[in-house]
Amino acid sequence: MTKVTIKDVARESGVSTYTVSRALRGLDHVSEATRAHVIATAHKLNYTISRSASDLATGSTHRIAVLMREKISGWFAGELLDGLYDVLEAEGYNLLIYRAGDLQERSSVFSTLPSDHNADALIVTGFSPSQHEQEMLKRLGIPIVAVNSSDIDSADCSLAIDDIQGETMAIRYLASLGHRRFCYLGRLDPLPTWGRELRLEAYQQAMKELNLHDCGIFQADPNLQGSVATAIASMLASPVVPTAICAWADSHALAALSELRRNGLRLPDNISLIGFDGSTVARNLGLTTMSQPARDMGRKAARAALDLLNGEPPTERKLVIPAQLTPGTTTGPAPTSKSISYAN
Amino acid sequence: MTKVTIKDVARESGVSTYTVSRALRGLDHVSEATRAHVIATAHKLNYTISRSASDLATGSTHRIAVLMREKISGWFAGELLDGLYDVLEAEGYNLLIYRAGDLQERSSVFSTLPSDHNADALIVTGFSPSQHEQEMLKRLGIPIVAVNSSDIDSADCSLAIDDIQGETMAIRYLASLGHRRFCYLGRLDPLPTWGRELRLEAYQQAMKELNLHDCGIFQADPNLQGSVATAIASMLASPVVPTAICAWADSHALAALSELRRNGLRLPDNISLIGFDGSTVARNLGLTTMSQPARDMGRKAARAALDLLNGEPPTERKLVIPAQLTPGTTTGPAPTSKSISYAN
DNA sequence: TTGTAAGCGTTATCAC
DNA sequence: GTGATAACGCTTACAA
Repeated sequence: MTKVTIKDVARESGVSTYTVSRALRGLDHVSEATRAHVIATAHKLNYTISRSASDLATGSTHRIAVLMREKISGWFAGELLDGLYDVLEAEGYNLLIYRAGDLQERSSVFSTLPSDHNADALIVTGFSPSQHEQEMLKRLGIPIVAVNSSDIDSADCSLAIDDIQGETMAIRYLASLGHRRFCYLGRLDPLPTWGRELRLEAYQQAMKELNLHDCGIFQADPNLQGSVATAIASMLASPVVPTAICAWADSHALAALSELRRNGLRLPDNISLIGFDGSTVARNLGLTTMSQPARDMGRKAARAALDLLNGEPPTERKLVIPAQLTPGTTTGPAPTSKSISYAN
Repeated sequence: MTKVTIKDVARESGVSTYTVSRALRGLDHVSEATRAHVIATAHKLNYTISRSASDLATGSTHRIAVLMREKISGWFAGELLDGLYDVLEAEGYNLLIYRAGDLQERSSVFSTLPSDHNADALIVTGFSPSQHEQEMLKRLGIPIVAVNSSDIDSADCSLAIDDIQGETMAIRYLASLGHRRFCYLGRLDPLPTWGRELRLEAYQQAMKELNLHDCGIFQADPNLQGSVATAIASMLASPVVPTAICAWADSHALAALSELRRNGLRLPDNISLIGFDGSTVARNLGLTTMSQPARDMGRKAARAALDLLNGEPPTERKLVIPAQLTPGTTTGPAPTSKSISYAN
């Protein structure tokens, strides 16, 4: 089964390669009769275009790369990919995946990316490249769109959930329900180089501004056995036990939820819990959370990338999207001092 | 910033393109002195290889495509992608994503796939291509690896979780806990053309063989508002109320879990629930489930694809992987007739 | 060890 | 409306 090329189709249908090319791509300057004939013979010969050759000739790869932090799996990443695909597919672009899993993979991906000239645009998501990494990105010479990546100057366009507004809103909501003692369940990172923890910063800021009591910052990784259990235990052992827990993400919140119940606490009677993401599971389980429109963000990011490719300036160079409060059954009025056995 | 090519590097470093090519790719027949020199000038000129040109010349794209059913998001898909990436990245291959979202997207992807000659191998996951679609896959002329796709003959290699063993084991486990009345919470599909529901078939088979009572098959889609609630309500309204629920996947099980609690049922005291997948959330929430090693399956699939590309026959043409029972807190001894208020 | 030149399969620029 | 023919940037026999 030797490769059938455009020449074969040209010879077989008695026209030139030029005509075949234009006929097959539906361009003008081809009579309908020849077009039909060409299409027929192409089909007969089971001809398929060679993307490599076409790419080389046009200079465009019709591919857009996404570079993700940590994992490809996870609610946000998945939804983002679906959103990207939604618009890229329709425009004839393919989705290429890169991952900066850990520090090693991260340095490796940044060094191969340039020598891998492989996509027309790059979408970076979930972390902030270092100064050095931003240099490398710029060297790529392709449009760069940042999604949920704080402080990224090298991006031609950035798009992010409003972590500060979201976290502040979560706390305001809980405060209005009477909560005064809070704690934060954050992510456990190998190194702080992945970016600023805006949600945590907003949490701390809100504690001050609203004159609330911060019972502590606890860190955990739901993928690590026992990690959340440890965090919850420390939380319950603190001198002042919180009546409300703000989790960095739904994944953390859900693990905490189970752990709290295991400790005999009932939600929201004894304690309130709020997540961040608005993932499907969270919604199904009734977790109160700050939702981000991940799939839609993917669509927007893809459009921005395409705009940049077409030389059009993106509609907005820096888009900040508000998080939405999605009430569930894990938040409620703060317990009175005697209704919670641990506090006094 | 005009494109810098291999010729520029050759001219600048005073050697031929041949030497540049070999030097940069670390091949033999280049003196270390020239190599160093070439590498230096390449770096100085900020030269990056053109993948399109290289692909065209070599005939290999160094890209492997994954075709997923329905969504890119979701636990299994995400873990699979991570697993694929784990091995492909190390071998210098890129991951390309395709999606057969709904029937329309599915027909579109199958028709563009061939005219899109774009990857060296294809991994199909989550559904069974129709006869016609299998023809198209074969026409691609590239190795095909099937993951969790029942009855796919066109695949050169297939890899799947043992749905039958898994579901049977789940039921045996529950039966040994004293459960006699079961029901199944399955997925709601637009059309049955996505493939056989092996888990459901195994469920029905087990009901017969173990002489258990099937209280009914209920279908739901956790992404649809109220869908699971409706299913659970019907379930509770059935003439004979089950004491054990087998869910098609963890996502279904978790939604059901919340819904059961909302209806005042306590697990496992009043009713038992088992999922399928072994997703992170499920583990964190203590859901009893049948786990599949999704990430590892991704790695295996990638290896199989690479083996096929290298002309080696895959280690196993048809690999069936057993699901593992992961006990949680949602299953327990069957309630005695008086402990469950609905049954009698 | 290194250079020359012929592909690889398209697309694009001319002519006609 | 259609046909030669020259890019596109790399790899790789074949020579030197």
